[in-house]
Amino acid sequence: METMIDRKPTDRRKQVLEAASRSFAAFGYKATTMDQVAKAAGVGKGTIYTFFANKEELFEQIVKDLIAELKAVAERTLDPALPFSDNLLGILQQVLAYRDRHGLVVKLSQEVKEFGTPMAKGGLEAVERSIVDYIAGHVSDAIAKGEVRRSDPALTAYMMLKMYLALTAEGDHLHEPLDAEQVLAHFRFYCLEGLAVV
Amino acid sequence: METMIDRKPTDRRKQVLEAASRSFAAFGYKATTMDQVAKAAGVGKGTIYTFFANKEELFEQIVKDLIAELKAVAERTLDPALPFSDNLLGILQQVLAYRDRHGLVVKLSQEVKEFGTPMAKGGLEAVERSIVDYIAGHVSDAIAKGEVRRSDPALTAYMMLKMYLALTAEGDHLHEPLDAEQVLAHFRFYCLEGLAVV
Amino acid sequence: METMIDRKPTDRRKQVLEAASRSFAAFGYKATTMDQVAKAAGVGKGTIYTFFANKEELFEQIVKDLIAELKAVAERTLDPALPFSDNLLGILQQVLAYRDRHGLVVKLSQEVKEFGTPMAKGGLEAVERSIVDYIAGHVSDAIAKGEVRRSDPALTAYMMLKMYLALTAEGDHLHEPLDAEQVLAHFRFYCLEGLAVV
Amino acid sequence: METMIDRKPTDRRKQVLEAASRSFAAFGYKATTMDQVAKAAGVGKGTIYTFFANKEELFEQIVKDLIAELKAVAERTLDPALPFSDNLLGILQQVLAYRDRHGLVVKLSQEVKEFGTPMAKGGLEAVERSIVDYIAGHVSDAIAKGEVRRSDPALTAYMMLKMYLALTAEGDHLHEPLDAEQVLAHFRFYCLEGLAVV
DNA sequence: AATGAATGAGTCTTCATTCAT
DNA sequence: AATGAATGAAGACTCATTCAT
Repeated sequence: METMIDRKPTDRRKQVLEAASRSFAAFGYKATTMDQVAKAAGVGKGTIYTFFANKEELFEQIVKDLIAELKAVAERTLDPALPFSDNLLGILQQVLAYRDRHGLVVKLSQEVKEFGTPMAKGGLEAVERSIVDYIAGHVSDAIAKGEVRRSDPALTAYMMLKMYLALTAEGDHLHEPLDAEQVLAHFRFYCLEGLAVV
Repeated sequence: METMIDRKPTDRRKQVLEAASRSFAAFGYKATTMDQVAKAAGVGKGTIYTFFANKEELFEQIVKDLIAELKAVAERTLDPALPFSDNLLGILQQVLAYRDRHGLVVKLSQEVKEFGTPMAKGGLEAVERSIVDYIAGHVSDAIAKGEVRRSDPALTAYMMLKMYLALTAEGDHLHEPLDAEQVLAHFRFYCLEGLAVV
Repeated sequence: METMIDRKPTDRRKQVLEAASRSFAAFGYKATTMDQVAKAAGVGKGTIYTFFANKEELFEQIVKDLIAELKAVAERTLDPALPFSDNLLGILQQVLAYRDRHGLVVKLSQEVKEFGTPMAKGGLEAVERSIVDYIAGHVSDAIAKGEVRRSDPALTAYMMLKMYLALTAEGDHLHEPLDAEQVLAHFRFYCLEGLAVV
Repeated sequence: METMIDRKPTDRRKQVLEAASRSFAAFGYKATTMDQVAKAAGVGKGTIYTFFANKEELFEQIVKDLIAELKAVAERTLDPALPFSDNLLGILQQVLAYRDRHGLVVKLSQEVKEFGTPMAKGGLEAVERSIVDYIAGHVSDAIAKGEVRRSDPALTAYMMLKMYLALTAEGDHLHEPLDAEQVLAHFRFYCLEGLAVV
């Protein structure tokens, strides 16, 4: 009688993660209820708690997975033979392909300082810090190679992330959603070239 | 004997606004409880409701005040005789002076997309939209005068705001807090000049 | 400078009683707020508390006054020379003239069992009991004189009150509001004559 | 070991309805707190909300059930072959059998006009209107058949209900509680025969 | 004496978490 | 192992009452 549905047992964990990911992205952390997640995942509410001790842990797992995935994408794309800006834009291009899947989560993690005490203050910044550290390493190299102007690599990496997030943000209706190509072009314009007339 | 406390009776509304402002900035909208605000303001819970019909209205008032204040600062500082970048940096400089008072709120309003149905959908974006519109107008002028490179004024204004907020953000411990002078210098560097070696 | 309003100081207590009376009748006990009463009476909220220790006491006073007023009306109208049914209808006629002023309160006192523990359980029934006792006395006499059929005077009095209240009730939209004359006619029909075909 | 408690899981909804019914009858709508109901029903407060969206809906359900039950009783008892007064008294007799179970609720619905805006204005009168309409239909027939004196059927039905409620009321300690037989006898006396000596 | 701003106990309602099945 | 009915702590909001002016 289980044959009718016939899901491999290990499916359930992934289903939960994906449903939760979508919910967090769409409604935010607090506004997402465990009922919602269970319903969306097509599992019982109790099932979630067999995988994750609580809501917070579920959220953290999503964030952790995201970091790993982003790193993997970056590593896969990076070509040491190419100049920094090519690599940077190349990676952005790859990441943008995933935008539908986790772009919103990136945005969420950026936007949500919205957490009670339980959700450890800096906990969320794990994502950003991890990304920034990663980029900063490459910025350092690029500076050393004279490929970009001299600057604080950490701060520059941070500004890059913010600009990327600003351009890809779909939530605020402050600007039209940009397609991948536009994001790349504008990123190059604002981040690399600058506004000043030469 | 009253001299120790000695608050003008009309203080209370302001006390509430300031305590709420701090709380919203520190914990976000949802995570801020009215009890908290009352305690922080040193007033009874009911007192808040004599001034504001509900939590949402309290929040909106803070946002509204902020917009007004920012506009006032900008108008006061703007000198049509000066070139765009000077005005831009001048205004930033002025606004930065207020950072302690409401910088956090700016950040909050940017970060909190975290609202259920009650908090009118785009309602919060009022702040950003208002600021962006304002800047966009001046960007337009600057482009017309050839003071900056040709670009979509709205998008450029939006990116400027995001960069400014990124640099002044104190919440994320992703970079050391910068003092006013540093913010200005970095803003010039990242926003106007760009990273690319010339 | 007080001359502009120029109310005799003793006015205030009566103003409060009347405003409260109207409010209780219109909205019920719980749904009537002290703010409402104060506003309607044109006095400060605190003023109410100089006359009445609390909301309950205010209500009780209204009830007490009402009883007294009803008794006075009855006494004034009663003519021992007339037969019972004439007196009964005569008194009803008098009381009906006051309907605008306190008819609603009578109804309220009947309808509102709606009281927390504070409002002593049977406390409200004071009105009804007082009225019933009064009528019962006269029913007794009437029975003794053979003017009405033999019955339990208390129960008959009680039923009379209920019928009267049912006919004068304006709150339920179960029947069209009846004018004084109609009330009298119907009271005679239902209470004295009965439905049965003879 | 479970035998002592041994409740079928589905019991809970009914437990809540019954506890609420008792509480509403005893204390009224406003004075009944959800905590009280939960405690009285022996369930958690949240449990109530799994069955009823809110307090108002809980109340409405009780009222609705009551109407349905009363109608069912009436239909079951009605015998078109019998004269009106027999049917009327027969139905009363049946309804009286229910008195112990929810007679108080009937009374409540009659007494509580005590509702702010939330509780839909005439919403509560649904019970009475429903009952009155039902009786009125039968009164019409009875008049047509010459079984009772000519009168406005709606008003007569309304008066009958009020008299019935007055006689069965247990809340007011204005008269001794009557047993079923007494209620019937008195109803016949006051409603059908009238007080006047023939 | 009169006021009304201030108060906080008490309400309804939500939702993360548990546990019997 | 999976479930979802049950729970109660916590939050927004109301309003009778107090008290400084």
